[in-house]
Amino acid sequence: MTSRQEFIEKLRNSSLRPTKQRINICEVLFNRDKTFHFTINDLFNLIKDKTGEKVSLATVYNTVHAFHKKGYLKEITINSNQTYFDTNVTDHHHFFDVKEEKLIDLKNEDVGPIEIQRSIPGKKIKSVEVLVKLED
Amino acid sequence: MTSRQEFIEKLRNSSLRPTKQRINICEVLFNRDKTFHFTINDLFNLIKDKTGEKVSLATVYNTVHAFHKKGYLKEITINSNQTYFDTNVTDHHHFFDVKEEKLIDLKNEDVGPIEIQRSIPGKKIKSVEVLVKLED
DNA sequence: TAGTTGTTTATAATTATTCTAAAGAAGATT
DNA sequence: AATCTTCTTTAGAATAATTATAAACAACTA
Ligand SMILES: [Mn+2]
Ligand SMILES: [Mn+2]
Ligand SMILES: [Zn+2]
Ligand SMILES: [Zn+2]
Repeated sequence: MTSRQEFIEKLRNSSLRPTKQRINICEVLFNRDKTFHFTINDLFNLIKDKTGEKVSLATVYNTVHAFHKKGYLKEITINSNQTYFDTNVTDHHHFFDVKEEKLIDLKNEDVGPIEIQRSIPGKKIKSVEVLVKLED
Repeated sequence: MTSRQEFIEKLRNSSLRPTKQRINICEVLFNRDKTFHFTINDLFNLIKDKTGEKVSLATVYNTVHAFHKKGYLKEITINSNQTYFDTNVTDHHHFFDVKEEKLIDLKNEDVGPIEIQRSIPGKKIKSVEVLVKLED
């Protein structure tokens, strides 16, 4: 159970005022035990369902992007027409169930260390991500 | 140097009639030494530049999708608003230069074998892809 | 409380992609 | 080669995710 105070802190850290709408967004995003993988549309609908209050799509986009920028959300690379986000901001990899269009966390120890044996002059590695696509 | 006959064969294999437009598309796609990573828009512009003839965007989309379906092109997972394709259809990984928005092939031996130590009941692995993002 | 600054929202704009349907080209049949 | 059928091309419309706009509104500050 995450407290309202923590939401307000996260919002303040992201240079956002703690409004009713944003607290509702936080309620859906952060008040959970397990990692939450979602699209903006998922989130938009869940806010209505879980809090009974509607938040405009623009506010959902804006707030998610602010949290992403601050590092409270991770953006996931998927071959799809939609952008996914993840409340698990640690470095980790994913399964992607192509049929269900669902992401599943893969712990780093489930993949093992990945050594990139090649470098590009003038560039440094920002991230190394593995995506494992699943089929039936 | 790839011959016109090979283009026609690829088209026929993809259940496409060898039209002037499609041959032009093949010219840009397959008449090259090195791997070609592109977006539909890249390709659309290159056709005009290289052949002097314009092909409609719809035809570019349709032809690329037919080649992708047939396995003559690979679709690349990138966190971006655009879909990338690759003339290298073998299993391989990528660098993505975030600033330049360019893909670079990573040979499998540059990454090493990846063992996924976890399975999901009822699902099997379709692909394992590594994306290494580069920054300056 | 009043003033300032930041926020929400409906709606419009943008952009990549797909769809549509009419005109044209390719392949088959004579 | 002329004709017929089927597939293709194309401009433009439709769709869908995302971003921008700007007026009404709420949070914060003095
Ligand atoms: Mn973002
Ligand atoms: Mn495709
Ligand atoms: Zn995750
Ligand atoms: Zn490649």
